[in-house]
Amino acid sequence: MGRRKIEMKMVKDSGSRQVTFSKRRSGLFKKANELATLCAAQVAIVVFSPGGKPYSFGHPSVEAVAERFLTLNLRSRVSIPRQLVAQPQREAKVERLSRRLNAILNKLQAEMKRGEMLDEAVKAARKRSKFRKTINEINLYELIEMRKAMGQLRERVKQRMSEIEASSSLLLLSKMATKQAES
Amino acid sequence: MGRRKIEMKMVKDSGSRQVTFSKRRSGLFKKANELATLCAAQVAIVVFSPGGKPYSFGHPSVEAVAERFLTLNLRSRVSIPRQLVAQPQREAKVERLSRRLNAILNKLQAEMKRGEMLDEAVKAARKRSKFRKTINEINLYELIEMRKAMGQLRERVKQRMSEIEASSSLLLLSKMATKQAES
DNA sequence: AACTATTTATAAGA
DNA sequence: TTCTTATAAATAGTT
Repeated sequence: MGRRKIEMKMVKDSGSRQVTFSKRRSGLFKKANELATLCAAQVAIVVFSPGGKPYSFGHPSVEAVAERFLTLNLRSRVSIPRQLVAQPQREAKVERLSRRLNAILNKLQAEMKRGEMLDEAVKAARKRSKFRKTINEINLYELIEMRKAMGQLRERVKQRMSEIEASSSLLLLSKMATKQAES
Repeated sequence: MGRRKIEMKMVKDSGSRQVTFSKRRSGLFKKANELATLCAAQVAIVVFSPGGKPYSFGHPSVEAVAERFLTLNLRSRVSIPRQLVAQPQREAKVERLSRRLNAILNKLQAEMKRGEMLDEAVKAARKRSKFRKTINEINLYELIEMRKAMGQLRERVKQRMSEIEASSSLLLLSKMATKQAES
C-alpha cells in the first residue's frame, strides 16, 4: 500500500516499526470508526504498541462494548432445540436440575456485581489516599486488586460455562432416555 | 472505496448494511492482523454486528494479551502496604462459593460422562441396522438426530465461552489502559 | 462469491 | 512528527 509492497513480517528497524505502528494504528481506528458509522455496529479495540503503550478505540466506548458483551452473555441461557424438550416423565428431574443451576447462576451474577463494586471501592480508596500514599503504591495496589478480581471472575465464568454444557448434555440425555423407553 | 464514494452515514438498506458489515469486518480484522505482525503489537477487537451478533479478534489472543500485560505490570518491586493486602473475609466467601460450585459441577460432570455413550450407541445401532434394518430404522434416525443436536448445543456453548472470555479480558484491558493513561 | 472501477491506505521519501 | 506522492490494498456496485 505504498511505494512498494512489503513482506508481512515484523519490521526489523525499530524506528520504522514505530512509524508503521503509528500510521497503521490510526488507519485501523479509522476503519473501525467507519464500520461503526456505516453499519450501526459497536466496536471496541485495544492495542499495545511494541513499546507496551496502550491505545484504545471504542464506539460508543470500549467499556460500553465490553460491558454489553459480558452482560449479554451472562443473561443468556443456552436454548434447547425443540425436539429435545423434556417429556413428562423426565420433566420433574430436569426441572429440579435446572432450578439448581439457575440458583447457582444467579449467585454468580451477584458475585460479579460485587466485583464491580470492588472496583468502585478501589477508586474511592485511591481518592482518599491520594495525599497519604505515593503514586506507585496506589497503582500497584489497584493492579493487584484488579488482577485478583479478574482472576476470580474468569474462574466463575469458566465454571458457569461448564455447568451449562453439562446441563445441556443432561437435558439431551434425559430426552434420549425417554425416546429409548418409548421404543 | 470502490465504484463510488459513499457518504459516511449509516447504510439504510438492511441487506446492503449486512453485506458492508461483513466485508468491512473482515477488512478490519485483516488490518489488525497486519498491525500485529508487522509491529509485534498486541491487538484485541470486539465487534457487534447490526444484528447484535458478537465477533472478536485477538493477537495472539484476546486472553493472552490481557495475561501478558498483567504479568509484565506486576513485576514492579514496590512494597505493598500491609493494610492494603487482600481482605480475608472476601477471600473466604469466594472460596466457599467455589467449593459449592465445584460440588455441583462434579455431579453434573459425572452425568455428562454418560453422554459419551451416545457415540457408542450410534455406532452399535449402525452395525445392527445392517442386519435388522426395519427394527432399528427409527431408533437409528433418532440417535443420529440427537447426536447432531448435541453437537450443535456443544458448539453454541463453546462459542459463548470464548465470547465471555474475550469480553472479560477486553474489559480488563480497557480498565488497565485507562489506569495507565491516568498515571 | 467473483469481478473491477475507484477510492483509500500507506511505504518511502522529504 | 507531518506532508507528499507513487503504488498497493480495500471495497461499492455489479454480475
